[in-house]
Amino acid sequence: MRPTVHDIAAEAGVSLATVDRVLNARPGVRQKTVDKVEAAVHRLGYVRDVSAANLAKRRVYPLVFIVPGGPNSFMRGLEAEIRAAMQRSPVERTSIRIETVPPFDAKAIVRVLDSLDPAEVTGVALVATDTPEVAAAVDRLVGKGVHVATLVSDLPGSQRLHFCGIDNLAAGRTAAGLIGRFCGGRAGKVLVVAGSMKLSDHMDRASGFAEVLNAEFPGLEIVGPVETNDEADRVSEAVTTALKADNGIIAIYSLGAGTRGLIEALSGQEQRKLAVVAHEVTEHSRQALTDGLFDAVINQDCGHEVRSAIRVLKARADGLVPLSAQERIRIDIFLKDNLP
Amino acid sequence: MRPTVHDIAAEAGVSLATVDRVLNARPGVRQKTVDKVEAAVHRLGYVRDVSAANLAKRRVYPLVFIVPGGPNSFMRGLEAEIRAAMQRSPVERTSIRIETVPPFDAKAIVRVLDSLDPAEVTGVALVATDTPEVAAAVDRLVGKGVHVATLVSDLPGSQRLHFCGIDNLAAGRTAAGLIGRFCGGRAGKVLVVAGSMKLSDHMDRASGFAEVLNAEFPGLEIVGPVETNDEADRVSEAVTTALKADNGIIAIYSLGAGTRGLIEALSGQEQRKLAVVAHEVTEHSRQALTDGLFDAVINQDCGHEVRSAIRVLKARADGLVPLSAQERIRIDIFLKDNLP
DNA sequence: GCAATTTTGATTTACGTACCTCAAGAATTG
DNA sequence: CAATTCTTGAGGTACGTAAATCAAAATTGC
Repeated sequence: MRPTVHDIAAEAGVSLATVDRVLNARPGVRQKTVDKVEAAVHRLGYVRDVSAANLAKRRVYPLVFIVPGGPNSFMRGLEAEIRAAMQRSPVERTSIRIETVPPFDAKAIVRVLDSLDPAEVTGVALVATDTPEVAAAVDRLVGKGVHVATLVSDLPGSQRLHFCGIDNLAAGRTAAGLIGRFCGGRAGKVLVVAGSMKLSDHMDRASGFAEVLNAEFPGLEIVGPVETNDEADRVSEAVTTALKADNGIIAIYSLGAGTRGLIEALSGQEQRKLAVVAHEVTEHSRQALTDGLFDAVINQDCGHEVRSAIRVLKARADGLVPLSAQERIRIDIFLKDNLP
Repeated sequence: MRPTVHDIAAEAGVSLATVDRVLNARPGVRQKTVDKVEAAVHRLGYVRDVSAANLAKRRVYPLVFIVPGGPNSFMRGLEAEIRAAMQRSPVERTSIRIETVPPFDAKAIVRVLDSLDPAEVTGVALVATDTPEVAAAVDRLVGKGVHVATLVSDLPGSQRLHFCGIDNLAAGRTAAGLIGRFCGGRAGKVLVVAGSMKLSDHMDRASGFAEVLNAEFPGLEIVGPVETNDEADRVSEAVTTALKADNGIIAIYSLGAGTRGLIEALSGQEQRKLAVVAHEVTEHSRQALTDGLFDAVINQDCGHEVRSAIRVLKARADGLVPLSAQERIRIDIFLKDNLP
């Protein structure tokens, strides 16, 4: 049977009230007594029963998620995962609100951040556009005592307490490792298609990709990155144009969204066998893998990211430090054969 | 505020005691009243507060894990994850015992299974050797009312309620997809190294691999599978011999354990650039990836598997059906660039 | 319509923790 | 030394549910 506060009181030779004061850091206990209690806690290996404590405290964690709207499949999947977490709210004692903002609209994010009342919100998770204004707004919010975590795309200059997403530099390196191996020693060019170099995740992927490709696969040369603002039409056009213009392209790395456009461009031309790596498993990329249009898709599990964000924000609200190692999000690689 | 049993009682116009009888399926309530209460539950969207309920019930779930001993790094990692789960026991209300048996020893597994007292154990998770005796012992235990889940390697013919592991057929297919692409159109032979064809996971991987390689990469031909009983020395010898005997080998798929032996064999010969895919991230395979000896490692997250096993066994003990979709373990692919 | 039986209500205790009050004891100050 | 402050003890209530008891009411069978 695990020890309770009563056991601690008996072991330490003090009253229940004193144990309670020590465990909850309430004032009015001499240091000597604090030590006695802590020694007893340690001796008996006492751990607070969190569910009983939460029950007694009637604790709820009001959280806000800020996500970009628009047709981006990945973001819609992310929102779906947040809604799934809302379903679990009663069990997890959370109270979650979603704020949708136009994509790439830093001002809208700032507006939402500034509108939050620290008395009503303990934590915020946001998909950040990496601009100084957003970072400043995050810092203002953190200054008011609200805990902030970034989701998917980080805000490196800010006071955010945690980034719930993948190491995008490593993701870019991974893409290079795949494409390099898929090309199996052949020389040629690799077209890189990005959404926006103003997103820190896209920047990082491009850097990581270039780094490994240059270092380990000297026969391969990068064309781009072409910026498309994550719009399918522009992706389609950019890819079609590049393939027409340059016969040396033997592979494509699409590191942003607008995957529908990439699929369109690839379907429209059958002559060349290209090695293609894209990001994020969505309904479209899944189909492209199955059809053999894509060779691999690099993915971040947004369900994990959402759950991790909630854990981190809750932990911080309780004054605990989240174990970063445990909250690391993996870089998934999917071929058509290991699709979940 | 979420509704409580008191709210249900008021809404249904019955007493608290009656609500309790209905919610906990106690006898002595007319069907008409049951319906009234259930209607109220539905109207108010009541969900039982599990932590309060567990607190009141003082429920604990005694579980037993049966794992093979020996030096196999993957199994030792698995055991470490079980021990990590034991650390969380107080929070999760589990009481976990580990039983170690000699590897590949079906009789030892049977002995342990038959020794379990159904009064003292609600659930068992085991790494199964796929023999009729083990399946029969599992069925005996299930007959006694103990819930059994298989871990890592399945027992297809048995009454086990769930398999906590990856789809090994798909894992084999994935390996073929990788190796096929890594060979980039070149023709040649692929050496397949297995532990034992008596393990259902090894069998499945070999089948899946052959299936995809034959269908999608006609230039590649399989040599093997060579059986090594997962012993490093035998792996090393088998690989060295095969490479010496056959100059056409351009890739290796090691689908079992004994990875140390594979590394040894590969280090010993520098002349050829082989595409190498192995299974399970361990200290050794991690190093081999970093050193460029391995191109990719296919992994199953044994932490996930252990946690999933616990969730499934607990859920079943409470009479719930585990959501299979949610408990699916992913097939991870790691290059040196996305190692966790 | 009466007794026997079933169903329901009212009430209590418990789980482990949080948090509150009140009083008594100990230590410190001047 | 008394007066004051600080520290501790004792006890209670609450959180939402489980589980029990006993009495009262409703229903059933004859």
